[in-house]
Amino acid sequence: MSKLEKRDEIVRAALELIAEHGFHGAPMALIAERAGVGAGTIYRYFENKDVLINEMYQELEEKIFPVITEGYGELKAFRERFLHLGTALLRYFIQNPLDFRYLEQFHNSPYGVATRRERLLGVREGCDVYFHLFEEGIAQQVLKDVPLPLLFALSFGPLLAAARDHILGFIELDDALIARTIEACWDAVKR
Amino acid sequence: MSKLEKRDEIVRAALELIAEHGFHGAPMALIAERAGVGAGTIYRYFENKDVLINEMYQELEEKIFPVITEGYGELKAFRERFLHLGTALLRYFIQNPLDFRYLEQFHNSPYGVATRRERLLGVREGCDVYFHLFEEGIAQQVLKDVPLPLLFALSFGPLLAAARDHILGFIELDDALIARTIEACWDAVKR
Amino acid sequence: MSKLEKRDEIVRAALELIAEHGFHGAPMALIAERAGVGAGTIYRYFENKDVLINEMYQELEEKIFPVITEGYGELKAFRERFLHLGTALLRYFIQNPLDFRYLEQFHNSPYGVATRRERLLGVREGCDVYFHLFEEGIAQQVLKDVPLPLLFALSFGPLLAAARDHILGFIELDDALIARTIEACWDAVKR
Amino acid sequence: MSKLEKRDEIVRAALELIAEHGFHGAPMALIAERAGVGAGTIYRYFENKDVLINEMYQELEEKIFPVITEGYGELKAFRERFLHLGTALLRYFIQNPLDFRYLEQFHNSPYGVATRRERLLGVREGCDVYFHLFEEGIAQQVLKDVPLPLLFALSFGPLLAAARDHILGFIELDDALIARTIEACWDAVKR
DNA sequence: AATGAATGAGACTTCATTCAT
DNA sequence: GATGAATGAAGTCTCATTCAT
Repeated sequence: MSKLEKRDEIVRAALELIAEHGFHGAPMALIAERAGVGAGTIYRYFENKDVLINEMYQELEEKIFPVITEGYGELKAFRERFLHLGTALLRYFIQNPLDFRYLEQFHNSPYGVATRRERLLGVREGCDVYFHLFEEGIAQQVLKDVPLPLLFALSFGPLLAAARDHILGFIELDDALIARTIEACWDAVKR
Repeated sequence: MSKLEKRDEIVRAALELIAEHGFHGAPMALIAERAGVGAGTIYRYFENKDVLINEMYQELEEKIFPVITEGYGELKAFRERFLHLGTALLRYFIQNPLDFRYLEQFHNSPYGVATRRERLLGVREGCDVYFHLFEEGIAQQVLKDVPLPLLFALSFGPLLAAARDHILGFIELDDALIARTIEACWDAVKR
Repeated sequence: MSKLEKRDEIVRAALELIAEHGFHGAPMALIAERAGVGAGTIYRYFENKDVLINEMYQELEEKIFPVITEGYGELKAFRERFLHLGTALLRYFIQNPLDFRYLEQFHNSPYGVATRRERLLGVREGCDVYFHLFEEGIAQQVLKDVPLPLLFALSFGPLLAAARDHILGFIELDDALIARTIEACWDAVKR
Repeated sequence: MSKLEKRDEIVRAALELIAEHGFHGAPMALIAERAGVGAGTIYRYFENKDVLINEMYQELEEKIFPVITEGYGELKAFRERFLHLGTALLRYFIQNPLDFRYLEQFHNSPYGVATRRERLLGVREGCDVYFHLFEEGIAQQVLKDVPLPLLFALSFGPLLAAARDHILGFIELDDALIARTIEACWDAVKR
């Protein structure tokens, strides 16, 4: 196993365990075992558990951003752009349930609190895109005239709830339902 | 302190600690201290920590239900009933931030997983009310024709996200904004 | 075992292990085992290992002071008082070799550094007695006119070295030799 | 870097770290880093950490001996010879505080115990010189008639204590004070 | 010969739970 | 019934040492 592969294995094992059992259910020894490395090895790649958890979060953000913004720049109409981002994000979560569960664990934990104070929604770069989009929407009087954070809540709230329900098996979101979900989000924020 | 008071003190102390610091930051010894009882005493009222946590959840549900359904029965129009429930729930969370934080901690933890499998949204009896309301809405073709769980996601998702942002201090939800928030939820689910 | 006895057993076990094998050779688990208590029990009496080590030091100081100052107040002549303190201290170390070894371990470790900055010699209250004695000696021109700390070095240096050699078995300090040792210390500091 | 230089760098790095932070604060990885070699490389020069520590001690002894005996052979008078050795040794410690700190760390640790059993004072070859000097002194009835080890304690005890206090900054030993210190040592041992 | 990544034993500490008082 | 001191399993992290490159 190469150095890079080892790091990846650690992150993969940690992602799995944390996504499935929470931070509590992911002791370093178990992460090491699942990654196929010694317990001490993790500390060659991450200073401590907190750093591991936070770096994993950063990496997820950086991984998600390009995926949801692919093809975004070419779109003109406001509504289309909104739908594009929402659809891409929901699709990403559905296709990467572990990533989604991890993000939820992170947000709902002391780890995520500091991060959350700075960034409203947890997908930072994507957040910036949304930020600009929403400001434009308010200016153009396309979106409801409410505080920006509320717009975030109105669009991400249902999206994340839907993703969660799909991943937990309560609903089966196919392409059609994904589209309808995002349209509902649009209904919630549009003027 | 009577037996009942003692139990209440334990629950109150646990709620405070868990809401503010998560399950991690609420060791039994600290709960006992804050409740003004001995550590062993907790185990006379709750078999173990898991039971305490789950019973607290049950109690919260039972506490919330009558609050949000007060005056509900007299309403006729579908939209009004939807708005009533949403407004009451959001108001409750804003006025009882500890309860809200606790529910969030619970949902986002292994404790909440099992519970969640059975009940879709975390407010069980309220859930039943919503359940009937939504089924009626679908039948009357007032609501979007999507799976029931998705309707839940579309209405509770934004509501909970808004409550969270208010409690964390990102927005200040006054009566006007509360109304607009719930109306946005309505926009999301209405046909 | 009563609460006080338990604390004493912990201190006794720690003293033994640290005196014989240094801080390194005294893991908390071993201290607990030798004290006949559970590993976690130590933490009910001492916040952590550092606190244990420092409190033990404090206690030793407080234990030694009354012993070496017993009968001290009645003495008049300067030389007699010096000899009294020195003899009593050396006797104490010889009779309590574990205490002596512990003090040496403590002084020669990061633990002792901070303490040492404040107090020159490690026997604080005894130190005060010595402090006054030495200042008087300088004022009366009985002692060599050198900086106070050097006087301490000249009297405690040989005393501690002799105690160490006795405890390690290199010499056998009987009453006669103890007397001659302390007289030699006197020769070193007297004008 | 040649083989010899590499070894020297390792010893130098270890000396620095151990003198300043004790054996605790000198992990092999850090020694290697400061020496500019790989961690594994140390083990090509020293079987393990214990061996490194003990060999360093040997080397220090061998380094100190010629320094303190320089010009010693030409002296005739007993007192002069005693003062010469003491002054040279104290000077050496003051000019090489790392060496001094290392020796103290070594003596006050399990590492030093075994060594100490064999040699009385820690400066082996110098020890021999002292050994002969002291035996001569006893025979000539110039020194106090006490066991040899006690003579060592009486002369090295204050010397080392003074050196320590100087290095820790409690006193400032200039040439005059060095002379007076050694004379005080002489007072302690002379008949 | 040199490296330094990997290892895992072992250190300190926390905390849910028990049980003698 | 209530207590809270005691417990020890389990968690995080360090570091001397090895070994494939």
